[in-house]
Amino acid sequence: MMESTIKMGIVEDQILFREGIKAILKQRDNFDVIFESADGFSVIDKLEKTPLRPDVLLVDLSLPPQNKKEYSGLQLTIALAEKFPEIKVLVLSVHNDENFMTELIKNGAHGYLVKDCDPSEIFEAIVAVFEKGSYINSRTLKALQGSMIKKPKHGKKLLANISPREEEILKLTCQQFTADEIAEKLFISVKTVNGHRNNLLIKTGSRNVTGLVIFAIRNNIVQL
Amino acid sequence: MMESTIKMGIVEDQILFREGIKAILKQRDNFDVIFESADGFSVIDKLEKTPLRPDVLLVDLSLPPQNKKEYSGLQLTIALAEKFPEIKVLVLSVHNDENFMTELIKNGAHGYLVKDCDPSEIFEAIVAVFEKGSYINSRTLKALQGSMIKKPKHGKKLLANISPREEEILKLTCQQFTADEIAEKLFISVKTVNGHRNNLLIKTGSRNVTGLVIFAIRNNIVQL
DNA sequence: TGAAAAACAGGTATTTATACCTATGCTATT
DNA sequence: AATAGCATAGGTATAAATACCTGTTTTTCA
Repeated sequence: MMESTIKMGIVEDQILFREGIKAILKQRDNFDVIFESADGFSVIDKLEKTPLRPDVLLVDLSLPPQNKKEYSGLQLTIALAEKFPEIKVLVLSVHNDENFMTELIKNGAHGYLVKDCDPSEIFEAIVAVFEKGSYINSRTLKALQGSMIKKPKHGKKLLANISPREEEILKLTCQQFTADEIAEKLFISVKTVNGHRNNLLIKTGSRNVTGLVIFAIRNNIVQL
Repeated sequence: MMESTIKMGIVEDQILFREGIKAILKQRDNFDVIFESADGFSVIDKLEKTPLRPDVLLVDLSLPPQNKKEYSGLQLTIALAEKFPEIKVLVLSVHNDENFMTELIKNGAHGYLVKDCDPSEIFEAIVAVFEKGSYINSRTLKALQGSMIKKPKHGKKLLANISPREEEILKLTCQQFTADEIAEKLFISVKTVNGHRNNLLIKTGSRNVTGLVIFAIRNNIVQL
């Protein structure tokens, strides 16, 4: 198996971890880090401006979802799959959450790794993604299988633990009601509605209602 | 990466192919064929009676489904996953059918290979399945992703005469960009963006962006 | 060639949404 | 008994979206 040099990109907001990864990759001479970024939005911009694009992009999933001005790792994955399908996306995450994995794979990620994996697995995963187009380990496969099997018809209950009340408000939001109107409908304060909305934004990693609507549709909380 | 000897099993009704596989595996001394069978039912029987079980079981998917007294490859996979979950099932098939793959993976197969793959890939797949618990190549992953993503059926655009520019702005809006950001991206004024948005609201009969997003999804202007 | 539509830009004003706080009563779990 | 999550409600800000206006320029097309 020949291993030509793989052009790497790293998307990671924590500079320490980013430099750490770079250092690790530099130990082997068949990895060349030619691209790096600290946040999701600049990734797309930078990629559009450069002719030299990475073969494999390591993306930190934990790109801050609490900061709504940023892409979440999932959103970035979606954007990358659409705009730069030739770039292989390998997601790094601290989450061991089934739903995160499956959402990512569904939306175009080529591989998934938890951050506490064996270092050698990173090399392995990068090479696999580069040469074969994908890397799925058994843990991820199990998640995929699980998510596919429990999909009987109308059953939802996937992704992010939305509380019943939050779901209720999400539904009404998707019906184009304003916070005021929702408050009136539910006999609660506008403040409370806004509180729930803010929680929803954080939980779903959205920047605004647009993201909430898409989330709701993806998760069958509202029908099309 | 250490490679201890892997105990192999082969389930294949065509004796010629079975012997062929055995011969290939014998070329490498880290594969030890300790189990073989020509049909599905006897596999379960034999496995129940022996204490020496294979680590990896190569299963030919084309096990005859016309004979109702036989397991099909799929049924066998299901039975194996239930009774012997510790045995890794690597499916070999002539079919390149998405649905076959996904059904198998859903039901517990640890890997999928088409028979005309490169011989070296068989070794690779066996080792991967044994050591990491799974083997999915890019072709299979694509099938999995394809089967999981709910795709809209109607390809044509109906409803409302949205201008190209409006559609552009609608797309970006759905990607959670604010009017400011869209203006910056398109090198136009925020006023213009808002003008387009207002036109969109009127044309689509929406009250706010929520309605725009739903319209965009319904009309395939954006993908889910 | 003349009318219509599209893209563009600007204004003023109000309404909504979002960010970031605190805080309390309730319930389930450990 | 302490912890955690939820639903509730409040405050103070700013950012963004929406509602109506006015225009100019270019393109498209009947």
